[in-house]
Amino acid sequence: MVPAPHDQHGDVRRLVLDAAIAIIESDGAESLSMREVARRAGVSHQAPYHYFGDRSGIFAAISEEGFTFLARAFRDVDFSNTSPAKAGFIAYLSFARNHVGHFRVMFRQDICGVTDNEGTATAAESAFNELLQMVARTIGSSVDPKAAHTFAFTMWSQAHGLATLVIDGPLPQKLLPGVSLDDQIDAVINLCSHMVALEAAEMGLVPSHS
Amino acid sequence: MVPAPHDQHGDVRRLVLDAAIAIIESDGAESLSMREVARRAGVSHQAPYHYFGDRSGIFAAISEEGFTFLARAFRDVDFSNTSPAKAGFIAYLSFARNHVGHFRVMFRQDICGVTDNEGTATAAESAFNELLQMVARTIGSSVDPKAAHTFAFTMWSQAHGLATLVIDGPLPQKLLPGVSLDDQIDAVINLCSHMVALEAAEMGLVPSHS
DNA sequence: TCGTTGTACTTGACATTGTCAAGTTGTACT
DNA sequence: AGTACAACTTGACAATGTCAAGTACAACGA
Repeated sequence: MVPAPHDQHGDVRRLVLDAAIAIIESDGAESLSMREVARRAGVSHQAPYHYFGDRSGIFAAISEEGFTFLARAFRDVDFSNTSPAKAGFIAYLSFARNHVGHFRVMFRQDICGVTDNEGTATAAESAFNELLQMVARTIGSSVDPKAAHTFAFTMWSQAHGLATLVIDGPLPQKLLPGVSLDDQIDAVINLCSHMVALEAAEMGLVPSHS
Repeated sequence: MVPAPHDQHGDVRRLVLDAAIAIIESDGAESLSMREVARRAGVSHQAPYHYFGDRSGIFAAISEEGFTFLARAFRDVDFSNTSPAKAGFIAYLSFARNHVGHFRVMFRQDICGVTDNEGTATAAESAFNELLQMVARTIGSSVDPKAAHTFAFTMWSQAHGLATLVIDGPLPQKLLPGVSLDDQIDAVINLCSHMVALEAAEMGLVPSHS
């Protein structure tokens, strides 16, 4: 194969990464083949190894990017119109649905341990910290860390479960006739947000949204 | 290889299935190799194909068994001591943690579509119906089906998200020091159940547990 | 009793995969 | 000019999923 000249440094790395993300998005993480990635990026079958070491190295890189995106999505949430909880749920779901390739990899310790790669670990850390801040906005920052953590895990579970069931699970096949997937997701998010608000109210906290 | 005589009909099929489940439980679904399965079951590398057709056939069979187990777990729940919601959460979590091999496959449309296999589809259907009944026990059976469905998806998301984050996700690495995984799971389940109860109460329903 | 049919496997072969090893090419610095 | 290093490349190998073609044996009708 004739080595194609690339415009700038890092071009190939980005090409490889995007090819991998596209494959995962359309066929799932197991169908990711190093050689197919290389083929789509238009490079030799060993070029990906140069940048990522091995197959799990690619997953780690995608995971890192995903957590970075997620942290930013949390940070950029606009809290002016909705409750922090609802805004958080919406942000999580739209991140997951807009970055299926990343999402399918990020939470899979089996194919890409968060602890394996330093960059992935710190990116995940920062996303989790954003989540904790979101929780603080919902239940206040005066509650003890143990309760705050439990609240964070609970909201995370809700959002994550919904996203997972929508993207890889059988939820879209269980819809009532006449209810679109988008509408059903909205309804679930509304119910979740409402329950969170009730809980926060019962904890003696004033809801912080207008 | 000398063909080993087997005790009874279906022996090999079971052996193959159990070997596959064990591999998935310890190494994840992607690391499942047909030939490794055959090796562990002590048969030729083509024996699994005789029973399951191809790799995804094994996943479908595991998925079907998983949904059957889950439906039974729901059916066998003891509602006498706790609220239906909490009992459901506990049942879901203990199913997932006791059948990791099944759980890792059941909700993955990408490696084993529920619709691909008839048996899997009906097993999944029956598990979902049990879930709907559980919801009916929580919010009553008089609410309209749309709201009931939304409630079911919500509780399913909560339970599923928690299970997923615990089994394959990074949740165990985010625990506060001094809090065990089991305790944290209990705390999240208690919070979820409490929020569900608050919601049900606000909907004007008497909680049905003692 | 003989052939047929079917099930439950087996061995053999092939393209494809992940990955190790060993080039090759160009650029930057001494 | 020489050296070092990054950014790739080609080549090889064992292992994998799967197709094709056996083999062994039980059941069954003629």
